[in-house]
Amino acid sequence: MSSTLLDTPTKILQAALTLLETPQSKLPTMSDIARATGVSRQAVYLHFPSRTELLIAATRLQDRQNNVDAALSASRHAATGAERLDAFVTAWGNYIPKIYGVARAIMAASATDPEAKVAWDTRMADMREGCAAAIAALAKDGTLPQGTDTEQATDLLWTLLSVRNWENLTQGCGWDQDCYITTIRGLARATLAGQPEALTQLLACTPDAP
Amino acid sequence: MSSTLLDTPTKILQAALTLLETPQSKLPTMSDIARATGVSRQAVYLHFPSRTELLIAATRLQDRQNNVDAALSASRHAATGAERLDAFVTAWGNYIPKIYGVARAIMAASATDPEAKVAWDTRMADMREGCAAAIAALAKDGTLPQGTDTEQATDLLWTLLSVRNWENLTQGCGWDQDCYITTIRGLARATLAGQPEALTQLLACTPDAP
DNA sequence: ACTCTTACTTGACACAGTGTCAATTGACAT
DNA sequence: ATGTCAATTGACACTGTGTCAAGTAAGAGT
Repeated sequence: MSSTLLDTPTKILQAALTLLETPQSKLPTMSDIARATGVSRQAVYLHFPSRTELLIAATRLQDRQNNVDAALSASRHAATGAERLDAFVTAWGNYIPKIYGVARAIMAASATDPEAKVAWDTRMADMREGCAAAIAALAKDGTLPQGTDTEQATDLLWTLLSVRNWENLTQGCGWDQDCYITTIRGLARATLAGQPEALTQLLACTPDAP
Repeated sequence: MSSTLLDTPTKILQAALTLLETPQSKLPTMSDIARATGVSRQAVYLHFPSRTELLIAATRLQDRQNNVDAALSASRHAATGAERLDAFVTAWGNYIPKIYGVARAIMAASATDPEAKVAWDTRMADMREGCAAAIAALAKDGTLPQGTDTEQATDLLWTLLSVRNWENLTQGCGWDQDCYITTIRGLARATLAGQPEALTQLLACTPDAP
């Protein structure tokens, strides 16, 4: 849609997002992004001091476009802890595919660039707050299993919901997105919301059903 | 120990392993490895065609030194499926910290180097066989939850036991190794071996206890 | 002693990718 | 007409990988 209406920084970010979201592709270089935007490589540096800062700006734009906060805050209005857990797992689990392209690039950059690592860790720390809130709600209801430490429960939920686990199951094992959601939600319910009955039929997805 | 007894390739791999196992360190370059070995950079290329091949050779040496097969095959002699699951989770979970340094480097290389990705995927596929065997034993005992698909159960166990989850919990959240083992084992037992009672006290580690 | 081989060294180079710098162009505003 | 701002071009430094060629040093075989 009429790209002339956008200022150059936004055009650059938009082009970067498009490249990043292309599946299976190599991670784009600054030259790639410049070419895709239709500007010179130096023009990119004119607006973003480094590749990492560009990636970070891209995630911010993406979050704005996807209205993350709205999606994730829906879980805040749940009546019970269990419902809140369900809502949070569903919301976040369905948000991952939207950010995966950029997440992949930032995770890769994190291995060598400390600045990227900080950005990614911060993002994940934000997500962890949602986990902590869900666990707190469960604790208030008294539905956490006997003797559960809320910090550890938060760590576990947070780990369960990691982008790498989503990647492993959907990209690596070929799981259907719905199957992923159902399974992780059931797993969380069973282990953290004291609903062991959630285990039945937990691993019986039939993604190719008509 | 008298490094003159070792041939150069082994000295190089040994030096690489030492660098890789140094915590928190930057990923070593070919120059770093050469310097640590006490040879020229070109000497390294004389024995290993690429950084990735060197890393792969390093894992092979490490596996030999740690006697992986012996450690992991212990679970084969378990009487019940549940015991086998327990043994496998424990063995693999305790093996991860030993390989983490090298794993970290190979995972990082996988992001850009297809050859490294193949090597890592193969390694993980090997581990998956252990998961599949444990799940098969549970299926034979009939202790898997109702309607569980064994493929999916294997995927889940495999994901649960991923190096990234270990990294997240022990390196990211600061979990004690024993706490990690206990928790993941309990989680696996509860969700895959039909032992929901394993959830009680699951998240109640006290790593700093006297 | 002589040469042959092998392992290793030195130093140069190509290549990709990031990030910087300087000089120039073009458009638009005043 | 001038100044300003965005963007362009082209050069360069730096890091890291991987290649190439010529030289050296030591041990083995005859």
